[in-house]
Amino acid sequence: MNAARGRRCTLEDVAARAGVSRATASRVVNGSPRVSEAARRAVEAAIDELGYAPNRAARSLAADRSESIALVVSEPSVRLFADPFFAPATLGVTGVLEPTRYQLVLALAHTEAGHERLERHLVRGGVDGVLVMSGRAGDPLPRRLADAGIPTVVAGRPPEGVDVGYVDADNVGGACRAVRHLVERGRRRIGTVAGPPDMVPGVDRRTGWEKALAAAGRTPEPDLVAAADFTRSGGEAATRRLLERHPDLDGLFVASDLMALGALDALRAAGRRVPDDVAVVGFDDTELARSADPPLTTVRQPLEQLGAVMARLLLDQLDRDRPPTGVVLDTDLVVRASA
Amino acid sequence: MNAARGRRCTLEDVAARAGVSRATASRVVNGSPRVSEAARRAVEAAIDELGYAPNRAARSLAADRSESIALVVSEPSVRLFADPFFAPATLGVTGVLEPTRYQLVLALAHTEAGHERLERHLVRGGVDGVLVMSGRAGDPLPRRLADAGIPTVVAGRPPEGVDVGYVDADNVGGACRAVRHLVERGRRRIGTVAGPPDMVPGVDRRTGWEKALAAAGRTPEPDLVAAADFTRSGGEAATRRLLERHPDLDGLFVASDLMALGALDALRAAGRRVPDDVAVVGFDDTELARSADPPLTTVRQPLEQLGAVMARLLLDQLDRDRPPTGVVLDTDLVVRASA
DNA sequence: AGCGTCCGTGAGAGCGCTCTCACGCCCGTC
DNA sequence: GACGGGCGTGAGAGCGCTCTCACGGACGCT
Repeated sequence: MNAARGRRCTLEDVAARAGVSRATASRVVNGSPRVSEAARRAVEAAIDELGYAPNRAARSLAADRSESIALVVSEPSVRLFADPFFAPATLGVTGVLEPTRYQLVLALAHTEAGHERLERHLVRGGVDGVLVMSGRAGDPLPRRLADAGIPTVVAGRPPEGVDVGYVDADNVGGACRAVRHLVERGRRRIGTVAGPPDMVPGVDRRTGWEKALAAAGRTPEPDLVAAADFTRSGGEAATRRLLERHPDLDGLFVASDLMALGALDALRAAGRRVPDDVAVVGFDDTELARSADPPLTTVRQPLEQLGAVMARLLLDQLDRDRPPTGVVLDTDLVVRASA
Repeated sequence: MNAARGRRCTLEDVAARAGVSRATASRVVNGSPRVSEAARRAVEAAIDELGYAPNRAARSLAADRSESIALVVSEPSVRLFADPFFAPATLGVTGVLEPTRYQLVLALAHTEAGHERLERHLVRGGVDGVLVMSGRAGDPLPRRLADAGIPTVVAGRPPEGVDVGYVDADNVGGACRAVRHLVERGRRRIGTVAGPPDMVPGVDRRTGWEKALAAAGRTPEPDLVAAADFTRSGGEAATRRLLERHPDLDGLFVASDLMALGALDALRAAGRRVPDDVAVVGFDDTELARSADPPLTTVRQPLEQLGAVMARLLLDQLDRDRPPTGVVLDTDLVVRASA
């Protein structure tokens, strides 16, 4: 197989052609400052002529670093990978990583066994750094990575007391803004379709709902909350429950666009007009929101930027050994017809 | 950094503990049949006790293979990565790869420079195999990879005469089926919003439209075709043009759901009812189709399966050195309200 | 009994690179 | 003019693994 690709040229070849030692050639390749101008030029010329590119494996082995970064999507989020969340965030990540020497290894753990193997691989130094996308609140991975001393950045808030970098969208603030919008629109009875209680963004958005109501001098009654699982049918069922408990519901904050679509289904089925009878605000601002009927007022989170910032924070840890830090990104309210 | 992670145990350690040589330990790890039962058991026990996992870099270097597979999304599709196409397909790929020793390296080329660097890396043997997702008809990458002898599987049809594996959805058949549906619904004047002429799926879907019309004894007139760029606004504009040219249009096949959404916009703006005045069929069956108004009749392609089959075909080349082959997956017509 | 064969095993040579050391060389300094 | 101190350089020792090769013992054959 190797023969078919022709003999690959090595640092040794480059060095020979440039008339220097392998060590010097290596220095040039790695941008060391302790090389004379002449040597540098000679080596660079040789590299060009030979079409040299370093052998990743050899480099990793010698330097004890893999030059790769894992993008981990842990269970049970894998099924949600098709979620409009991941693609833009991944785009942000790859955009930042492209000009660096790091390659991105996609690690979606589909099975329990796979998850274990993955964790072992990560902790044993299979990668230089890890980006974790996982909505699960109790995910032990960030802590394990932190304990193993592996630079890590998570999307969302990390578990309390775990020293990893993180980038979060301002879920609380965004939800708060959404609910304030409903209040300002004169809505009196504002419920929320929340996410599962074990997923951080879901919890945060619910918290935002509570804060906004409290700020408006109202009581966020627990039975104005119906939890669902971030699916469309889940959103529909939750909305139905809410409607039963509170026939006078006139405002609804739904923790995701997809669930909001379900809410619209339920509302339509119940004969309520949107936004006249019930005003609805979603979260995410996916393409779905624009095409919904009526088009959904929703909270936009800057997903691509989120991915990009994650990558940048990780690079800070990796290449400049900065300590892990956290960043919270602003969200925007996008007002359309539903509220 | 390494110290913080503790000393990693090596094959040597395992061998010592098991009381065998490194060579034998290696044989066990790699499942060679030429090992005695006793030795195998001893080594396996040692591996467990020590928590050994092989060092990827060392293995790659020694064996001259990287144990990694690249998932390449080449320009100009990167922007479309957020497209509902990629996530499910990627899921299919990772699902198949998870239990293997291969890791998936995500290579999205954002820039021209990045694209070049990537190609160099791939061709120089940075990966064992490549999965190419690129709708671009003229993409030179598959041919270059084939020439370099690197096992490759592309999504969609490869360029003529390039010997790589491929997995395609039956775009022609699906489109044909969609248009036949319109014919069966009694539509007389059936136009199509096609994709860009340089993207294979777009071309194939147009071909399907032509075939279906021809089969129904009609002439697929070129001015019943309006090309767009797979965006919503593009679909809207194309539909508007079609409507101008053919006010009597009563059937419309749109080459993607997202464009179909734009078509619905244009139709609504022109005061046409769907499906009464104009029946519309989309392609892809994304979540968008379900939530459209009216819900879109559309052609479903098995995206996750597509990814899975791609991965499987590549593994066939890699591990069983089978020659590259192609597979075409069936598509389904999903009938909803729009046609 | 003698021979060949096979099979499990170990020794050891790399794979291509990084990085530590030590060695000259050319300064500046006293 | 002798000396210390950079600074650019090269030699060489690994990094952890795979894989070839050669070896000894167990067996089957004549």
